Amino acid sequence: MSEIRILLVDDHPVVRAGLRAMLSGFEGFSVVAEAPEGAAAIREIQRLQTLGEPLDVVLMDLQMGAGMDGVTATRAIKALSPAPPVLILTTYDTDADILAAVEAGASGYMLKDAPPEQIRAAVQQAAAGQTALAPEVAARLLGRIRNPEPVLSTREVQLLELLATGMSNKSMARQLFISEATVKTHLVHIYDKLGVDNRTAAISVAAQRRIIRTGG
Amino acid sequence: MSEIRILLVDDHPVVRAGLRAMLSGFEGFSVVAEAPEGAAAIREIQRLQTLGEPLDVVLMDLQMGAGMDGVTATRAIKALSPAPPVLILTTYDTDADILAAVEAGASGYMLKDAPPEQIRAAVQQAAAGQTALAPEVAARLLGRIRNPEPVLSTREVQLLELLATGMSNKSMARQLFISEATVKTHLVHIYDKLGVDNRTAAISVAAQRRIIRTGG
DNA sequence: GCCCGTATCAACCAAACGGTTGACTCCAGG
DNA sequence: CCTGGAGTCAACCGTTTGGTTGATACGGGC
Repeated sequence: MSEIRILLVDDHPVVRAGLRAMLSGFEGFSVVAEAPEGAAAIREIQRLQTLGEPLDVVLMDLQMGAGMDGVTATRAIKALSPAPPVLILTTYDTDADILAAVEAGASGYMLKDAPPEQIRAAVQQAAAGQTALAPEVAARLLGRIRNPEPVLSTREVQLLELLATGMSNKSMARQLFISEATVKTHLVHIYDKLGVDNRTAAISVAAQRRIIRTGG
Repeated sequence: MSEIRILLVDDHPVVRAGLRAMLSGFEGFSVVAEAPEGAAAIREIQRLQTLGEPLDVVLMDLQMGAGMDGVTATRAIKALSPAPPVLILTTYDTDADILAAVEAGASGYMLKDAPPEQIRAAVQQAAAGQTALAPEVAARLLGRIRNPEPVLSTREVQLLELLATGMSNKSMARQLFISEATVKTHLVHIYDKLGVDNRTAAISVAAQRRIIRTGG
């Protein structure tokens, strides 16, 4: 069996070095290119294709400090022809991240704190055209199918976003051209679905589940 | 000059491998031990000391998946005798994280996405007993001095962090062993300094200014 | 020694929020 | 056609929060 040729995409030099060291230590693995963010990754893929050099799998981080993020990059890569398999390797395993990655065409989702052997197996599977989910991720997806978490409506997410900017009920009512009563109704539904009982906790939970994004 | 002997503390095998590879590539650097979290780190230090093997610097992550977190570990390490310098190497550069680390006795604060050369220099400085701040961190602190933005006290930042988890005044009072009256006083000061007039807005502004970290 | 910032607490009142009940419309799906 | 979810609104009431005033205590700095 021939060598598995890998492109690393991660904005942290330390992580790239770690993956390079770890993968190079495995028999039959070879890191042939690296990129700090999505746009550079696409350039690397095209460069390799132009040179006729094969590429078997892209190892992609989701969170990039600057430049094109991992989900966008994955979508762009899957639009190429031929499109190499993209294996997501990231720090967080939130529903939103996982679903976005799968929707973008990723063929696997691994966590950075996984033991080396798990990462090795996932890369091998991805290179072979199979899907590879981290055990934690697989368990979460199965649990979600069995026990679907309540989904916020678009209006509720909208409220939540305004809420996170620190607006009062009155302000949100004005902003959305609805009455304070309606705002309160929505809030009650939101608290209900998130399992909390006040606005501050709602923002906390929503941020943790990455339903909304807070901060810079 | 003799070799700089390093202990790595990080819960991600990938990151440890990266740091090991990166540091081993530099002349005069040697990773002599590793630990996935704080308690194991302290055991490693004591083991080295028992064997009479020197240790010049501890490279410490702040966020650990399980076990003793980085701030607690740093505090514990600085209570040892002799206490090796602790250089924080983490992903986030929020005020809360930085202040907690410095307060715990860290002699430096670097970011994981820093270029290798910067990390090399910081480790060297820390090993030499000097302090080493990442340029981004240093710039933030300097900018704060030039721009006399109201500075939150440590107690106020502490409160803000609890606030961001969705706790009520009563809960925060219990948590911090103070009265609700004191909590309210602190909150008023916080609102004042952040230019807001309620808790939700305070969290929003604090997250944007990276005074605290929300989510994940 | 005095001042100022930090931290602590109490009492009070007004305003905002949280929770409930009930009701109306619209629209998609069985 | 009827049911159910989403979205809208009103009225009520108890609790929490926000704002103020005033007070004590401790430390560092001029």
